[in-house]
Amino acid sequence: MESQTSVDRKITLNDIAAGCGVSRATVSLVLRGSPLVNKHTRARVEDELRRQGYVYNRAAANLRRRTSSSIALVVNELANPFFAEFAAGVDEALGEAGFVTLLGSSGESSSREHAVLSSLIEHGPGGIILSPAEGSEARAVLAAVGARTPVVLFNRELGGTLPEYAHWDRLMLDNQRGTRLATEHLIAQGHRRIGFFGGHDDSSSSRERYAGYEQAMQAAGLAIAPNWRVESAPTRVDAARATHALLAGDAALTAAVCYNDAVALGLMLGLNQHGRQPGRDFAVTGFDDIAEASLSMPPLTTLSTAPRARGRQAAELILARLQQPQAKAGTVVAPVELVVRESSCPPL
Amino acid sequence: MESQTSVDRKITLNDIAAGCGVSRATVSLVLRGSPLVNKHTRARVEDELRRQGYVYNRAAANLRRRTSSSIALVVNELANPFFAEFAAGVDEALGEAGFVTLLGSSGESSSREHAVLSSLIEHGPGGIILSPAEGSEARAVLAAVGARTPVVLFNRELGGTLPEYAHWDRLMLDNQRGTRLATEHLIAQGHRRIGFFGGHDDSSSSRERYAGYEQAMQAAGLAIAPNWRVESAPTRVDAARATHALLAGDAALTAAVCYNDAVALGLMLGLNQHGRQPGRDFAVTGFDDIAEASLSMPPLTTLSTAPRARGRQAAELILARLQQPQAKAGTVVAPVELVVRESSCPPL
DNA sequence: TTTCGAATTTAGAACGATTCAAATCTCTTC
DNA sequence: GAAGAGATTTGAATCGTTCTAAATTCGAAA
Repeated sequence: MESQTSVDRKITLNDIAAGCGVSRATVSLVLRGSPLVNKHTRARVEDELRRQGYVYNRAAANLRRRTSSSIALVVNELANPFFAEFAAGVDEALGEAGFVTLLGSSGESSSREHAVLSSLIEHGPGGIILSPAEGSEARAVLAAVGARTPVVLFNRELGGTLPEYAHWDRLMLDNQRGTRLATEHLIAQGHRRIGFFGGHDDSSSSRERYAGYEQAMQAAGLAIAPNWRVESAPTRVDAARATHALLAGDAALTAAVCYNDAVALGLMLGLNQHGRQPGRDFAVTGFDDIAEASLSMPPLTTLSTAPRARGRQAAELILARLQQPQAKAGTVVAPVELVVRESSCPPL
Repeated sequence: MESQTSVDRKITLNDIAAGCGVSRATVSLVLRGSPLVNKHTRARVEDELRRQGYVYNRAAANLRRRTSSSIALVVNELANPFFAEFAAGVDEALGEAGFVTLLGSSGESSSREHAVLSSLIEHGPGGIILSPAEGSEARAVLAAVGARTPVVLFNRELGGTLPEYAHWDRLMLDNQRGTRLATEHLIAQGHRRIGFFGGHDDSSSSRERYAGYEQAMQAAGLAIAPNWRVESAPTRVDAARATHALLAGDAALTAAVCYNDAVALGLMLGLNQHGRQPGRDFAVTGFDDIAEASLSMPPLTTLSTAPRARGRQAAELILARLQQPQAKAGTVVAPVELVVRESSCPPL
């Protein structure tokens, strides 16, 4: 009794039904494990399913049931280890719940984000997990995804405001507390002239992280010179490029709190190129604790955000929202933890 | 003329048709830019589409047309930067072609791989890009995905053999040449006692990489002692753990060719723990050239595989296969390039 | 005014599942 | 052996599109 590996035509419920002399409806009941069908019939149908190599067509079922079994995940850049871990966590948790992940990537461009969202939404995801690109606007995102599909925002706020009827949940990191801890640590090490490096101020996470730095500086009675703030794209290369501006702005800086780890690693690269030694004559802190942070030279002091756990959490939020579409939207702030390594040396 | 943001019911072709007094068929033609419809009618329909905030239901269209607009991507571990870059490349290229990526992750377990494939296939992807887990068998994968969905294998071969009718393309790295180059480089540096570290021999890539090492050693007239080969899972942690076995096997080894960068980084960690200094008294090479390779201490000599470009290439292969389902299956071997950094020091 | 062909539009049957209400089958029980 | 109650099974409509074949409209030529 060889199994039928029909290369030509797709096997449907009709084939199975015909194959064992029951109705399509019965086969459907068997598939979904309904207690209604007779034990004996069930066995016969299951044999036939196996014999013909049936595969369930979830799209057809979703169409009829007006449900969805997918969730879209849109991140800025998958190659950033922070987002890679996050995505891995999302996918893991969604998979366990029987959902599949539709992937999209915005490359930090709000126009690409719009295009990606518009395309993904046509595939009818049950919900969307979105880590907004820099400068992404609430109205634009709403226009792309419509009001029917729930959204969980991760990591950043959108610009502008959302109409009331859009119940969008948020999963944010405790950005401000994070950079405050990092700054306090640097101050405790003896630094006084501390810059804030990288990120763009049109992203909310960047503003929040700056606020934490500012708060710690103020609390310690330290004034911040305007040129201690240098922006850059949140990538290693652009941070390395921008290093010059930081050093040129005030050559007497002894430390910098960085927007994230990618930026911090770029800054360390840039410092080396300028003949400075990060971890010896210049202290650096990051944000995210990506895997590379512990391997860099010197190992990077940073804030651990457990991105994989955050991914799982985002998945759980969107799944919960699917259960309770009308529940009030909530914001979860995930804690961060300071991980002290050697890049945050005391001043010489 | 405010736009209708109907939160309650999904807008369908019928709504649009009714809204501007044409038939459903006409609206469908407009949507797909058919030249059949009258200019004037088209404009009227397009206005109505906008006004009602219509979103296309690709699932329904795919059902009717018996087509698919998604490709499944199954990797071992998304958090591995090599695969993250690969996935980013795949998603990029698929997106440009109007396809969406269905993500799946096997965690190097062939049973999870089977489960993930079985689940993904129900969503009806047009094709599958699979980077097999260690020990994954051709028959098992075929059973999960069936013979109707084309597959592109990346990076590793499957165990066992595939029936003829399954036209599966392959995208492989030039593994053997890669480790041969690395080994030759170490020999040129003056090393004679060189081990091969990490990976499991039930993965084809591991066997091929070992073969390249063996080939170079033989060509140089160097015998290989059996305990110069130590296996480990292809992860940093397991490699660090296995370091002991390598050093205990032969304390006089002066260099090791590693299965991949993750393993090499783990080995460097392990060496440090054993009081050895990678890049000074022990030479190490990796494979993949992940972003961390250039940042590790010391920077890692490795083989660049351009994973993002490989991702794009895999996407192109599967898209080409969709055009030509009956074409003969092919194997593409992507070149690799030796990147010499400081971890491959000469012997002391 | 008729007629013919080209240009437009449309009715209705798919696609592969689910779902209800209704039909049928099987037992008990009287 | 008929009735009634469960237990099973099923026909037909439906989800939101596409597509074929046929219907309709239109304008120009006869």
